Amino acid sequence: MSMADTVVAEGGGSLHQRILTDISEKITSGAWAPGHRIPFEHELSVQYNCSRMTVNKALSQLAKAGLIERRRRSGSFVRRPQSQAAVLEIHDIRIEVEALGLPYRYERVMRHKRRSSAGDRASLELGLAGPVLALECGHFAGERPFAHEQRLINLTAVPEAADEEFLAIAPGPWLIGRVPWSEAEHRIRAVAADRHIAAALDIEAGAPCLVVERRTWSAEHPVTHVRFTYAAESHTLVARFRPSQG
Amino acid sequence: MSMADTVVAEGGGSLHQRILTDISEKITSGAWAPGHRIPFEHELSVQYNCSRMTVNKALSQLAKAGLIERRRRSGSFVRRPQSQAAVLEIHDIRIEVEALGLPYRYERVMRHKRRSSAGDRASLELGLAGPVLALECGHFAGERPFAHEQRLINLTAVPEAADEEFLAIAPGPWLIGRVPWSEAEHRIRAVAADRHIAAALDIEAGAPCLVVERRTWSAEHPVTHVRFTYAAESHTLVARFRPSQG
DNA sequence: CGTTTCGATATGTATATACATAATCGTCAT
DNA sequence: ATGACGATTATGTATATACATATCGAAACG
Repeated sequence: MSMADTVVAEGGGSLHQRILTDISEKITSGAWAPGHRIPFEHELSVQYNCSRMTVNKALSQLAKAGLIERRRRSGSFVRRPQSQAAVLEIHDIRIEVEALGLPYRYERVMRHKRRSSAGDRASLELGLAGPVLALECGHFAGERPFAHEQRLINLTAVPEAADEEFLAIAPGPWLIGRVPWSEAEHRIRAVAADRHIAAALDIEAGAPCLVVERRTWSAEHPVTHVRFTYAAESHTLVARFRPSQG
Repeated sequence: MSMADTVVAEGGGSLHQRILTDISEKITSGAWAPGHRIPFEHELSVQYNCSRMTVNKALSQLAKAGLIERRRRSGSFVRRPQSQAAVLEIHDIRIEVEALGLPYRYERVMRHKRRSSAGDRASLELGLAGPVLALECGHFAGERPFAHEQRLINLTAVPEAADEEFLAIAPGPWLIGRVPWSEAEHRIRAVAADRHIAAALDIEAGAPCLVVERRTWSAEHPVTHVRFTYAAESHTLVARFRPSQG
């Protein structure tokens, strides 16, 4: 069985998809090392018995995914794995808790509407003064505190939030779907619990905690800033990733 | 000026790119809410004065990026923001340190070649027994310890590592480029420093630390398991992201 | 009234073609 | 040698076309 025969053997999806996964595998398996010149579009179109356009579409996608680099007149080359970018999935806390098989409970601890202080504006990266809603909430797994939430909502961007008490629904799920976000930033770090957090999470002051802060923008306007604090034992963030997907 | 005129007004890149960013913006800005039916390929091809193929290429990409959902006969619809996936960039420690304007220093603390213990096999998710290389290294920013590295390398997957002392080069940079990885997993959590880590990082035992663990596979074979421990003050992980990029 | 069939429609995939653009190579004149 | 220049080549982008496929809706039928 010749090389060409192997390649053109029957496969599941579309041709375009097959070319994509074939080459993707060659690269991630190491068969084609970084720097290796992959066959020209013309050669591949002969190998796969299809038109150059089909090959082009597949290679363009691989280039966009960052697996290969294309140079006019020279050909396409396997890129060396450059920035290690991981896809970090941050789920809804309710779903996290329920995935552990524990009953989830939500509790609003504090709700305060006020004109933004200088600190608020720094948190939200807000230019002008304006009303904000400050919230503090507890998330429980069974009897135990799971996470403590401290949130600021920019009422200029989300005026409807002023009328919501957040007694029955947590601000996270409330905001999702209501406010289209265009950008977000996470900061993840370890801190020692201060007395306030220690009391909320029922741990000792000074105990290590994982803090996840998220700022969200919608079309250039800051929407919300939230800080989740987890007791060290209760939580691990997991990020699984591949250099690219076919 | 008619709608069509506005849309076809001169723009930077290719038409295909313009269609992509136009629609992407409409969605992320909220102008087209989740569930909204975007114009048919045919309508867009008239609006942008181009062929259906060009529109199709753009829409296919948006669908692949997860911004829209396409249904035969019915049209294409804006998807609601589903999983919050953040791109977490994990840089080389040297680069992180130098970005702070501090001199970087690397030090190998321990190097030990051995048959894998049960614990090693658990760390690497290794099925069979085989030789591993255990390393411990310090990364310094100026005079201060910045991160402590504890690493296992699967010598079955990377036999060349057995001959490397890792005195001058850190295992991370050494492995990158030499071993094509196909998959990796990060675990991020907060811990209290034990005495060993406390001594290495020059902090007090029990002080909070950020731990980033990474496991890497290459074509189904475990390659390495590494644990970086940072003193809480010294490090924050940042992940910035958008729902999708044009 | 319910079911089946069939046509219309929108997307999915692939083709041949055309011209633009960038980079490299060889040739020729200096 | 060296530099200018044009030919060649591979990719980049767009077009018109064709047929496949899924699905909605309406008409035909038992």
